[in-house]
Amino acid sequence: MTKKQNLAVREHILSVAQQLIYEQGFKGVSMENVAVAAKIKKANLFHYYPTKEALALAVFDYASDGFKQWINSYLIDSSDSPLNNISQMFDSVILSMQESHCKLGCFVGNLAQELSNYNENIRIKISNLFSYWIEQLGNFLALKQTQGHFHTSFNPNSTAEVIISLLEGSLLIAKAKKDTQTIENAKQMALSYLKTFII
Amino acid sequence: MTKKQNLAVREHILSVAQQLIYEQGFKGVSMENVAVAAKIKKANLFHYYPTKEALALAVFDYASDGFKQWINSYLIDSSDSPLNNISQMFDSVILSMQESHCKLGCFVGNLAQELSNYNENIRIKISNLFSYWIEQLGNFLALKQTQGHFHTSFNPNSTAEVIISLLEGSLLIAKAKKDTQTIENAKQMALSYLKTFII
DNA sequence: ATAAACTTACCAACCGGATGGTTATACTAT
DNA sequence: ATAGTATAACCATCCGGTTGGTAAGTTTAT
Repeated sequence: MTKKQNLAVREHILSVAQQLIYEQGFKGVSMENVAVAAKIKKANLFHYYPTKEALALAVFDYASDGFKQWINSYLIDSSDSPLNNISQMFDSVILSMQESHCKLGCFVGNLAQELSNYNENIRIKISNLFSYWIEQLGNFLALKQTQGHFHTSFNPNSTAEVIISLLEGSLLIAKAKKDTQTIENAKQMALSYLKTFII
Repeated sequence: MTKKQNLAVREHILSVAQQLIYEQGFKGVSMENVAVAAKIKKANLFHYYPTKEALALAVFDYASDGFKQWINSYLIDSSDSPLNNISQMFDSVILSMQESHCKLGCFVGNLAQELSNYNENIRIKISNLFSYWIEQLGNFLALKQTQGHFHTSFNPNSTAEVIISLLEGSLLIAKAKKDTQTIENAKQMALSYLKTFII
């Protein structure tokens, strides 16, 4: 009954495809590129993922999981100032940008720009992932409000959204300028903005 | 006479190509697409712009001119609060996003994401245009500092950069969510941040 | 237990269409 | 006459996707 499938190969394909799409965009990567990088034959790739869209959707889900873990790893409740969490989130982005020589940026942000307007299925997934990020960060800020770190004079979700906008926008400019200083500036603004609500 | 006509055709091509690239991205538009939309033959298009890259560079310069005008139209020195200028800049973006049903976004931002990492010539042009934008907005903020609207406790250029990051990031998320509320939130943050420096 | 039947994994060769780009040739205004 | 403009036809390459077939692993019937 249970049809055993080669999950290891599927995951290998997703991992390779994610990296390529991350580097060169969805339209910049062909199925042949993926097959070669994954060291399988193209027809075999089509055996696992019958269309390029199917692969893209699978890659996005695969990347989403990792991304959600990354998000939550910076939203751990502790006795430290909540500003530390935000600060560390920005630092993590700055570090990964430096490691890639400002080439990669944000996987979700990249696809949002390229595909929001091209494939509705992926657009919805991207939108949901942004919503998840906003919600998780919003919940964290709300928690810190109830714990008395912040005044109740700001809306946690709007604030979360705005911090994420700032991060994504600074990533975009950093990519164009090939300089992470922009992200550093964004971090300072986010912290300084949040400080105005700190008790 | 012939030279004038020549320029008219070139400009027509640039205008058409800009619109297509704006809507579908550089990689999403073929030379054939441009030729058909401009109602000329493909070989004729190649006569005017010998490579796709040459066309892209020309389109970018063409769009840059319009973009710079747009920038400066919101940085007019007046007796009003400088917050009005920023507010109107965001409103203009919100309006144009609504008009395009959240499809277009920012021409520079779109290309920055797609091409920063693909074509170094264009990346430099994009980087310069961002720098121009930051500098113009920075100069405006600096002027308002010397006019006594702001404390001298912030760096005009960093602040300008951060406002632009916020705008670009919120545009990205608005595009994915197909909802301009994100830009509205970003505007409120930018204004509320600037208010902390208002005298 | 084992052979047949079925499912999954793999692969070389191929297909139609699109792409960026070219060539050869003709028209047209000075 | 000739330089600039226009156009049809063409080309090599790449793209997403298919075909037809083999090998390997599982399930089922005897």
